[in-house]
Amino acid sequence: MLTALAHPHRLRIVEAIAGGRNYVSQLARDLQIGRPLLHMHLQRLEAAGLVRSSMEISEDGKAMRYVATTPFALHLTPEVVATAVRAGLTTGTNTDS
Amino acid sequence: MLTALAHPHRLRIVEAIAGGRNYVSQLARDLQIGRPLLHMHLQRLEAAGLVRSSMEISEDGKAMRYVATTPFALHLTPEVVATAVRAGLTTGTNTDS
DNA sequence: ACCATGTGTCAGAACATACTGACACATGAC
DNA sequence: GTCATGTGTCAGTATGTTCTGACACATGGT
Repeated sequence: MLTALAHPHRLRIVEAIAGGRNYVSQLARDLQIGRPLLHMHLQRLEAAGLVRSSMEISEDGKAMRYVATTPFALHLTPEVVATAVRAGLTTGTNTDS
Repeated sequence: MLTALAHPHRLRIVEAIAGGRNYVSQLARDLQIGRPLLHMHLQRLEAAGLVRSSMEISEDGKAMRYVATTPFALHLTPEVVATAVRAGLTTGTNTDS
């Protein structure tokens, strides 16, 4: 989950949709990155539970995937890290709601 | 700074010294990893300001590097990420206290 | 002198991740 | 039909990170 945010592009993605949702192709244009690349980063973010996406049919019939941030909040301190490690939360298991 | 914590070994290192400082060779034994490897991870953590280290001369004359955590605290939310990105804090500049 | 302990550093292999350029499919407008 | 828009996925390459196995140096004890 920390690895999900450990990349400039992914941070910029969060920044880009923090103010409101957007759809993939437009987002790719805004961020000046290729769509396949954005697609991959979105997968990582979504797998970590940091963003959510939903397919919708626009007025002109196009299928569009809208992406938005989830209201995540993480208080990061040495003690929190220690507890998380001891609880085995770093081994991939994702406890999403 | 997030990239510094984005690795299992580094999280385990923080966990291992959260309860109290320790010196490098002992830490390497505790964590079951090679000393050069630990050395590199410590460099990354220290560069990010998450741990601090100091050289000391032990009673029997050996030079020993003790490493301890710094009391870092980071409230991680979408808005914080957005602000950090807009402020350009993801481009390497470290704003330590 | 030799061994066990501590320190640091380097080069190259091994691994993981990120990135690019195709490709395929669908829809509405011209 | 062709074009512009949207979607997704795949294979291969580039890049970056992680890891290992030497090496060098110092100190105290046997």
